[in-house]
Amino acid sequence: MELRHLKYFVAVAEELHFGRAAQRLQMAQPPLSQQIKQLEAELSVLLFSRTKQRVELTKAGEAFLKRTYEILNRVHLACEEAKSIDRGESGQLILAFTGSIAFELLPLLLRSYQEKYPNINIVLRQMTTTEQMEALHESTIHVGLLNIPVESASVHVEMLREEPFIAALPKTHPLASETEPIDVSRLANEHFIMTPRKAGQSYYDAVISLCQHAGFSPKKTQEAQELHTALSFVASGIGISLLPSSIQFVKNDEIVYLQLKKSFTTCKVGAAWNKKESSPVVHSFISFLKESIIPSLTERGI
Amino acid sequence: MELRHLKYFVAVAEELHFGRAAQRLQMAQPPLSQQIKQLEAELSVLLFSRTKQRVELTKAGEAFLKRTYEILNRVHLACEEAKSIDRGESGQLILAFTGSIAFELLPLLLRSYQEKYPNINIVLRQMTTTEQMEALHESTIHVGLLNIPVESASVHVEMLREEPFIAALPKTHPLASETEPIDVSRLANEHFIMTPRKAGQSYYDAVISLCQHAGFSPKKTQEAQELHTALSFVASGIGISLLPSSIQFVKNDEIVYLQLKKSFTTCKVGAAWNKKESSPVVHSFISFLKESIIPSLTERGI
DNA sequence: CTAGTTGATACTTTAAAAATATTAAGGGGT
DNA sequence: ACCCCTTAATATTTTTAAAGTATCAACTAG
Repeated sequence: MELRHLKYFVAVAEELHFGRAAQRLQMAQPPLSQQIKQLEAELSVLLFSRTKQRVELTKAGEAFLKRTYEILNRVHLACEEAKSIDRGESGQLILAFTGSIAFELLPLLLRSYQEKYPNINIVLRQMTTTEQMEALHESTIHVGLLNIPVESASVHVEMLREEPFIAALPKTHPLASETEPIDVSRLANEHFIMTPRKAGQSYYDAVISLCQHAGFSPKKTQEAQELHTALSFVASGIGISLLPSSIQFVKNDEIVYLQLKKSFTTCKVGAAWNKKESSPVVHSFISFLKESIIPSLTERGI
Repeated sequence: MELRHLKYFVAVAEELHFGRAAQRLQMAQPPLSQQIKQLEAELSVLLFSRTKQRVELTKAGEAFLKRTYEILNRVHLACEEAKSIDRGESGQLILAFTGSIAFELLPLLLRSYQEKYPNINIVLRQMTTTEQMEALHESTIHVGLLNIPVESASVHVEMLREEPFIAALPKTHPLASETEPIDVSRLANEHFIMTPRKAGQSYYDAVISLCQHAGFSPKKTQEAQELHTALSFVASGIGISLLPSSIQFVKNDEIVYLQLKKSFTTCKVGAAWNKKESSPVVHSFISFLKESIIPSLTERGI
C-alpha cells in the first residue's frame, strides 16, 4: 500500500463515481479502478459496493475513509513540521547566561526573540562564563551568553555589548559624594570584592588590568560567585567593586555608583556556540542576534 | 511522497547506515540512497547529515522520524480496523426487542454475544413488533427481536424460541388454587387483558385462535401496550391474560400462573433483518444467533 | 427497445523503482 | 605517510508497475 492508494481512495469515496474521481485526479478511469482494486485486495476488504450503476462505501470503507483523512493530514503536518524545524522556526534552544545580564540584556533579547519565533521552546540556564564554555564543549547547551574574550578553537563568538566599568561603593564611603568621574588610582587602597578567576577569566583579568594601568594591584577582601552577590557585599560595607556599568540598573540605597576616568578597559558580553553545532534553531538564533539585537543595542548605546 | 519513502526512512534512521538499512529492506543500497534523497528533495529538508563516515539524523529528521512512526502505526491500525469491521467483529449494531424478552432471552443473548464480540457497540431499543417491522423497512434498526410470524417480502426471519401460552390470574380468582393444567374453555367467561392488535399481530392472533379453538371469543376488558403492563392489570384484579410461558420468570405475589391443557398454539420469538442489509456486523450477529443462541435454547428446552 | 450511462477487462505505453557496476571520499591500521 | 577498507554517491541497465487506449458488458431511462 502506498499513499497514492489512499489519495485515490479518498477521491472515489468523495465522488462516489470512478469517472469523476479519475477526472479530479487528472488520470484515466481504468488505472484508478485498478488501484482501488489493488488496495481492496491488499486489505482483503471490499471498501466500495458497486451495484453496476451506483458506488457506495461499505461500513469498512466508511471507517477506513475516516482513518485515511487522519493519516493524510498527519503526513502533511509531519512535512510542515520538518520544514519548520529545518528553517529554525521551531524546536528547542538551550540558552545559558551569566547572572550579570539576567536583569537587562536577557529579558530584552528574549522578548524580542519570542515575538519573532513563537514556536521555539527556550530553556534557560544560569551559569558562569567558565561553566558555559565547558557546557558548550560537551554540547549540553546550545548557546552561551557570557563575558568575552574566551579562548577556544571549537566555539564561535559574537560580541553583543561592550561597556565601561564603574565603581560600586557603600554609601558610607568617603568617595561616595563624588559626582564627577574619578580616577581608578584613587581606589588603590580599597578592599576589592571580586569574582573568582575560574568563574570568568575575562572579567577578572579586565579588573586586574584596570588596576595595573592605574599603578596598583587590588587588595582582594572577598570573592563573590556572582556580580549580584558582589553588590550585596558592597552594600554591607565590606569593600568596593569594579563592575560593568549596566549593573547600575540594580538600584540599592546602600550603594553609590561612580563613573571612572580614562577607563579604556571594557567589559564585553558575547554569544558563543559550538562550531560543530548543526541545529537550525541555533543558526537562526545567532542570525537573529546579529540582525536584530546587535544593531538595536548599538542604536541605544547600551 | 509514498509510504515506501517513510518505511525506507525509518530503516535508515534506525540503522544509521544505508548499507545495513538496505539489507534489512531486502534491497540494494543505491536505490535506497536515491529514495531517501527523493524524500529530502520533496520536503526540501535534509533529514540526515552524512559525514562520509557517519550518518546521523538532523533535528528535523528526528522530529520527522517520530511523526513517521505515528503515521505508519496509524496506517496499520486503519487496515486492521477495516478488516475487523469487514469480518463483523467491530462496528455498531442497533438491536430492537419487544418488552416480552427484556428479562430473560435478551440478557442471555447479550452476555454471550458481547463475550464473543467485545468490540461491537450494541444500541438497544425497545419497540413493539409492528414498530420494529416499520423500523426495519426504514433501516433505522439493524435487527429486530420480535413476535413471529410477520409478513414482509423485504425481511428475513429466523425463529429463536417457541413456547406455549399460560394463563395469568389474580390470586383471588376461583381457579387460582388449581395445580393441574386447565382447559382453555374454562376461561370462556373471563375478562381478557390483551395487547392491541396493531402492536403485535402474531401474538394477538395467537391468543384469539387459542380461544376460538376452545370454542369462545375472549371478552376484552382492557388493552395493554406491553406484556408487563398486562401483568400489572392482572395483579390489580381487572381480568386475566394469556401470556407466553416465559413470563413466569416475573414473580408477583398477586398473580398465579396456570399451565394450559392441549395448547397447540404457541408464541414464537424470532430475529428479523432487512434483506438488503449489507453490514457485516449484522450478518455476523445473525450467524451468531443461528450457531450459538438457537442451539443453546433448544438444549435448555426454553 | 435503444441510446447513453456506468465500471471492468485486455492490451500497450511510459515512467520510475531496483539492480549492477563503479567511483570518490574518509578513516584506521601498519 | 601510505594503503586498504568502508561508506555513500553516481552512472547505467533492467525490471516492475502505473497510466493510458480501446473496448466490453451491464444496467437505466426515455
